[in-house]
Amino acid sequence: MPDLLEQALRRHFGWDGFRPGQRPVVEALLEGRDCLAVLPTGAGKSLCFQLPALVREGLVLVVSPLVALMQDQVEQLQRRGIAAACLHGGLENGERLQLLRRIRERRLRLLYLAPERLQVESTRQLLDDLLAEGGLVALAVDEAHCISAWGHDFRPDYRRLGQLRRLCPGVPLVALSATAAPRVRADIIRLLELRRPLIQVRSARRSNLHYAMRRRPADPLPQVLEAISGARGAVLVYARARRSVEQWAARLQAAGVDALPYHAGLDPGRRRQALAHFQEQPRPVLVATVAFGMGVDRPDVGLVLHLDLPATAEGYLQESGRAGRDGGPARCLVLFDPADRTSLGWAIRAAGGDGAEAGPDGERQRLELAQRQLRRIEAVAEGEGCREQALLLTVGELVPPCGRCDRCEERRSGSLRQRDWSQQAAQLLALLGEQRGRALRSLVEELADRGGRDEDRWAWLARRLVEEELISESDDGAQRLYLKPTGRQYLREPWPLRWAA
DNA sequence: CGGTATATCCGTATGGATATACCGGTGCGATACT
Repeated sequence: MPDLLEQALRRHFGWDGFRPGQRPVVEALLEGRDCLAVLPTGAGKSLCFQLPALVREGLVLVVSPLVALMQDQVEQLQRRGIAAACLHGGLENGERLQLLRRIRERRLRLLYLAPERLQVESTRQLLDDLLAEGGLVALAVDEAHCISAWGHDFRPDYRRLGQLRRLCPGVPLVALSATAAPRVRADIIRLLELRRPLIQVRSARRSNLHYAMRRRPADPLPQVLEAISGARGAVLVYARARRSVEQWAARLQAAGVDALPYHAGLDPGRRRQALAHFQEQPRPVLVATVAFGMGVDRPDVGLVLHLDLPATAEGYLQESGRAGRDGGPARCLVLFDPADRTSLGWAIRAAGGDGAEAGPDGERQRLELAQRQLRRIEAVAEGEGCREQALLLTVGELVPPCGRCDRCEERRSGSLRQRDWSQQAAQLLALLGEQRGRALRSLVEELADRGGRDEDRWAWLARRLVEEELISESDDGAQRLYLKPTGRQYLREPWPLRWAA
């Protein structure tokens, strides 16, 4: 079995071995077990569900959010000689019938479709037939964080994907995403009705990204131009509103920058053109709304610049994560203004009023969640600690300071005159994290919610760790903390964190 | 909330100030219509 997988990997994809995180998922699927895979960008997520289709010579059904994304993946697979197709509303009748015939004759390995397709009766029928013939190897939900992000109101059929599990009870189901906080992971597992899934989570750290967040001056054009001119390869500029996308694209063009706008209000022709421009030019700048990005895979993006504070840290990690996929150095810069909060807060309230589908309770919860997410990213922007550490904390990950971001640089150069509590705290927490304690995870959630000064946050954490008995105080009354040697890991050196009683 | 487009008034300048209304992100599929 092991050799068989690597052989297939080499034969179909030309890779010498699995990348971290892939193999357990592939094996679990082949054993018929559900999976949740949270693997960072570039880790080769798609392979996790593509390989089983080839090894078993059956069909894998892939739920994907965008038609363009499906077509992209299908094209890549076809270039490798793998029989893949997508089923969507844009197909001609003849094309559709031909596709259905290929499926019936078992000549297809991967079939991509949007979640909305599953509500169509003919698709249900197709699923039933496949199931009866035993030709279905696995089900995959790609970009599974959409369940959480879009399922509430924007694309409600994402919430109905749990039907997959009921329609195909014996077929393993895998959900994949690049960023999914514990809350999102729980959402995915619950809504997809995954049964005792294998959960494969790899760190979202990106050792080649340099994060920086700065107050936005009245007119940030000079800063924007400076950042763009210093960037290698392609540049992505995110703005919140379509209008501001248009304006910035025009301003940059006027300044001699090779910039194009991109948002969902453009006609399809101009959208395609902008995308091609971004993918083909040597140093293109794309000014875009959140419409742009998913599935776009240019490796040498040297700068991702945000002109407003992003609404959520998770969204920001998705967008900034498009930088430096080739592993080369890349910058992620946010220009923010405290006033961004008011307009964002308003937009959140308005969105809450729209989809009154889940009832007043669910709506209130959603509102609170959105506001909490806003507070979290504000804490990252206004905070004095490492950016990467603070960002990853919001997705439930504890890492030491990155040593590269603006805050880490300031601290090194001495311009930020503050004791770095977070360094020690993170080291300790990384050790604690190995124990995967539920108490610790909820502490981390709480920590991410706390704004205020770094020093206060970490002092709070230390106090709570003692209360939760995850660490204990020393006996000598020197206000030192020791990790309780109850788990596999423990800290031998004292952890000299002090706090006011 | 805050910005921006449109409307209104002013009272004789073909513009300029002020008031008011409106909008703000993401896409699938199906349907109606040209």
